[in-house]
Amino acid sequence: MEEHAHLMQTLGGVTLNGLTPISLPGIHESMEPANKQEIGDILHQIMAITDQSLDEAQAKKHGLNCHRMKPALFSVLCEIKEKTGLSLRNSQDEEPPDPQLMRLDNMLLAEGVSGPEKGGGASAITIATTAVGGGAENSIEHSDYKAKLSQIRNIYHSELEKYQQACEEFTSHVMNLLREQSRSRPVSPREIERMVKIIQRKFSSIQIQLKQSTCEAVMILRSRFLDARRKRRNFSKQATEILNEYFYSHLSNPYPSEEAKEELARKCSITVSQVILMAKGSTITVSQVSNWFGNKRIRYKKNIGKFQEEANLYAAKTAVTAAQGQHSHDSSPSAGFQMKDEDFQLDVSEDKNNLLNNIFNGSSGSYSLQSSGEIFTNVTDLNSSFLSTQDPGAGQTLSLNYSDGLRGNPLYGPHGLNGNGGWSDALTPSSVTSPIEGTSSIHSDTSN
DNA sequence: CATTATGATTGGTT
DNA sequence: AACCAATCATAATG
Repeated sequence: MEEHAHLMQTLGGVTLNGLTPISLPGIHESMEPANKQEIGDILHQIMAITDQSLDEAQAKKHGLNCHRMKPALFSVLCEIKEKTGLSLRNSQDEEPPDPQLMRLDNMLLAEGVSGPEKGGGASAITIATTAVGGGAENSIEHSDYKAKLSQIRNIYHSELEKYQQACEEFTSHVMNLLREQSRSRPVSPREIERMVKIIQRKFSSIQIQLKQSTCEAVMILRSRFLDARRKRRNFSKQATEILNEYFYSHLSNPYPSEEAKEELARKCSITVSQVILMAKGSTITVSQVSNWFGNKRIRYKKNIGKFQEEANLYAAKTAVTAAQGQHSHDSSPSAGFQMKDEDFQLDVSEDKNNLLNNIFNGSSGSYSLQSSGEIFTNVTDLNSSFLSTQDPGAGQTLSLNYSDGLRGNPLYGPHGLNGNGGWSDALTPSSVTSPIEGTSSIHSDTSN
C-alpha cells in the first residue's frame, strides 16, 4: 500500500518530498538509478490498474482526494491547463443542419412517419391513391399499405425514443462523471458542454441511420403497394372471359355505359373471388373495366386479324349461351363451351366459305349487312386475306391487315368500325338486329 | 433471354 | 369526362 502512495505522488507529476512543484518536462533528467526502479514499479501498477477492482480504484481516488497536497496539485493542474491553452475553441462548430438529415426528415414527414399521429398520417398516400384510380376501390391495398406504414412508424418511434433515452442517460452519466472528476481536475462547464455535444452528435448519427433505414423501408413499401399500379397483374381467366364476351357481343359499339361497366366489374370480381381467389384482393374496378375496354378497342382495331379467332370464339359462345335450350348442334362441332382449337378452325373455314358464297352470290345470306361501308371492309378483308398481303407497318386504320388467311374471317368483323379509326356510332337498335343478337342468327346460319 | 400479351399511365382531342 | 393513341412496365411464353 505504500506503493500506492508512491504512485499517487508521482502521478501528480511532482515529487512530493521535493519543493519544486513543477518539474514535468524534466522528470527523467533528475533521475537517479533508484528512481528508475521506482518508475518501473509505477508503470507496472499503471498497467495493472485495469485489473483492479472498482473498490480499489475508488479507494485510491478517495486517497488522492484526501491527500493534503491535493489543493496544490489541483492548482498545478489548472496552471498547466491554462498554459497548454487547450481552450477548445473548436467547440464553435455549430452543426450546419446537414442537408441529408433534412432530406430524411422531410421525407419521413411527408410519408406520415414522423408527422402527427395516425389520423392524418397517410395524407400523402391518400393523395397518391386518389390521384391514381377511382380512389374508392383500391381501399384494400390502401389499408394494407396503411397498416404496414404504421408498423414502420411504430418501430421508428420506439427506436427513436430508445435512442433518445439512451442518449439522455448517457449524457447525464457523463456529466456526472465529469462533475465528479472536476473535483480532482479542472473541468470547465464549457468542456462539459462540448462533451455533451459530442455525445449528442454520436447519437444523432445513429438516429440518421435509423431514419435512413426507415426511409428505405417506406420506399420499399411504397414501391410495393402504391406503385403497384405500375405492377401489372393479369386478370383472371373468368374476368377476361366476361369482358371479352361483352366486347364481342357488343362489337358494333363496344362502349359499355357506366352502369354496364359497374356490372361488368362486379361480375368479374365476383367470378374471380368465387372461383379462384378470394384472398388476393383481386377485385376489378370500374376504371379497370374502362381501361380494359380502351385497350381492347384500340388493339382490336389495330389488328383485327389477330382477334378474329377470339371474336369467332366468343360470338359462337354467346350464341350457344343464347340458344341454350335449342338442339342446334346437328353439324356444328363447336357446341361445347370449351371447344378445341381444331374444331374451331374447322368452323372458321366453313364460315368463310359460307360467307364467300354469300357475298359472291349476291349476299343472300341470312344476315343483313348494314351499310356499304361494311361490305367494303368485308370485301377488302377477304381480298387481303386471300392475297396474304403482309404489311404490318401500315398504321392506317383503313388498311385492315390480316396476318393470315385463315383468321381473316370477317364474319364477326368490326361492323361498326368505320374508316376513320373509330367505331361509327352504330345505334343500339341496329346493333340489336345485326351484329349482337345477330350472332345467334349467324350461328344458326353456320350450323345450317 | 427475346418476344409477345396485357394492364396501366400519359398526353392530347373532342 | 370519356376516349384515343402511344407508351410504359411487367407477366407470360417460346
